[in-house]
Amino acid sequence: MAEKQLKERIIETALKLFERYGYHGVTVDRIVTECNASKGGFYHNFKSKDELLYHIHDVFITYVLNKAQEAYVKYKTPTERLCAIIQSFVKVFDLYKPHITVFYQESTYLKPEYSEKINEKREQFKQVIFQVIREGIEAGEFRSELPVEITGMSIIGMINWTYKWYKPHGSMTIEEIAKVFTDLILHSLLTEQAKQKEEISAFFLKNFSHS
Amino acid sequence: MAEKQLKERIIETALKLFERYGYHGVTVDRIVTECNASKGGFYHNFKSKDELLYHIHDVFITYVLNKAQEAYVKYKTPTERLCAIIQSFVKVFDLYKPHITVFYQESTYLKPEYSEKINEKREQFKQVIFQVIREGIEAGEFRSELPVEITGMSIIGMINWTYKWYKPHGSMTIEEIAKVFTDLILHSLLTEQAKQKEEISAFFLKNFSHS
DNA sequence: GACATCAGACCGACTAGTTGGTCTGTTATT
DNA sequence: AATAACAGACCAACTAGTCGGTCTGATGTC
Repeated sequence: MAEKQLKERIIETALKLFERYGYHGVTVDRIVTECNASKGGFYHNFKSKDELLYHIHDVFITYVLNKAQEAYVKYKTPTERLCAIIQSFVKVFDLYKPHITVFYQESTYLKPEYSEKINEKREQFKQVIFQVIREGIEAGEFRSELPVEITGMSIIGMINWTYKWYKPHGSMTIEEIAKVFTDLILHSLLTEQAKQKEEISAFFLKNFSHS
Repeated sequence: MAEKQLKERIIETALKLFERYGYHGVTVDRIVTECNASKGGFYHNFKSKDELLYHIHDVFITYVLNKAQEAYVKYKTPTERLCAIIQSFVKVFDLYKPHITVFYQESTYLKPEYSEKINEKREQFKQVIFQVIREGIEAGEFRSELPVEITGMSIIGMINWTYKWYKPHGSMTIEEIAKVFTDLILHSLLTEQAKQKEEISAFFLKNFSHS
């Protein structure tokens, strides 16, 4: 099939419009007009405008959560895990920028039934991060004076905020940005011993040096 | 005057409602009902619902920008300036949590005439931060390999994100949270020499140690 | 000090426009 | 022929904003 499916076209168009004008700044009429569809076509594919919003949320959070869990399983030390999660998380901005914008701007407007499901996955994602930090402290790789939750939310916030300013095709690639983030975060978490330790600093330098 | 002025009551009520239900989730009718006012009273005080939204934005960004500029003037070294800005910025969350939530959630819906004014101040605020980082690098206090803009946006993002999870009257005071942020940021910015240097590390320890 | 005048704060029924969602009909597909 | 995919006119509900009117208090005048 050469033509894209209607559902896909609707989602793409909605995403583009929501990102720019906000969920409430875009009417269903506008979405269907802009992708050469109709009200009927829209409501054949979605139960409601809310369901479309949910769908967008779900695609993104599901992806991010999976990536984080994969990274957790793939690596074994807290530092490596953290780096891998950061890297994959940041890279999502190239793939899902519009999703992310909608996710963080419009989640207020999700109907309770939907937001419950989304929040569950969101919570799981946070827990993966907290877990890594906790293990890092226990292993002596991360500074023990750091409170896990706040540190975790700092990292998440720092990365999430990217959606407010990141422009794909800008002067810096997403990989370069990811490196800066990793560098900043490792500098603030690692203990002096960990920075010295061979294997950790080797991993650190190999992947994230500026030289 | 024992009774609060209507305009103030409207703003407070709107803030509370917007924070919870979002700008589009709250009707003018609901605002006026909830604060025992009327449509007439509302439109006597505001040209439009949009103007109310603008007003909320402006109060917050004006305050934050002033605080940052004050901090810049008051201190002389980049490290001190940065710490002071972070501290005052984070503390705003106790004062203006609802404003901030509205600011970051609903700015999409500001009419162009309004958003232009807001963005100007927003840009100024960013520039203060960038400036401090730039000066810190030049002075040898901050690591020279850090790109100014990204580092600045990391700091801003990390702090801003607080609005998503901070609960006043929670288990940690805003001052404690501010200290953690400062600690994380200084660890990621300061050069090894700066960490050693007496006056800087003294300032660092005096204000932000965990002991 | 009593009264007329007036301005500004506030009220609330009403309107005009908008928007999500429905319903009936048409077209493609197997 | 039967079903799924889609079209588009239509509807009902909602909501920002309006407009004529009321109430209160200040000011000036005799």
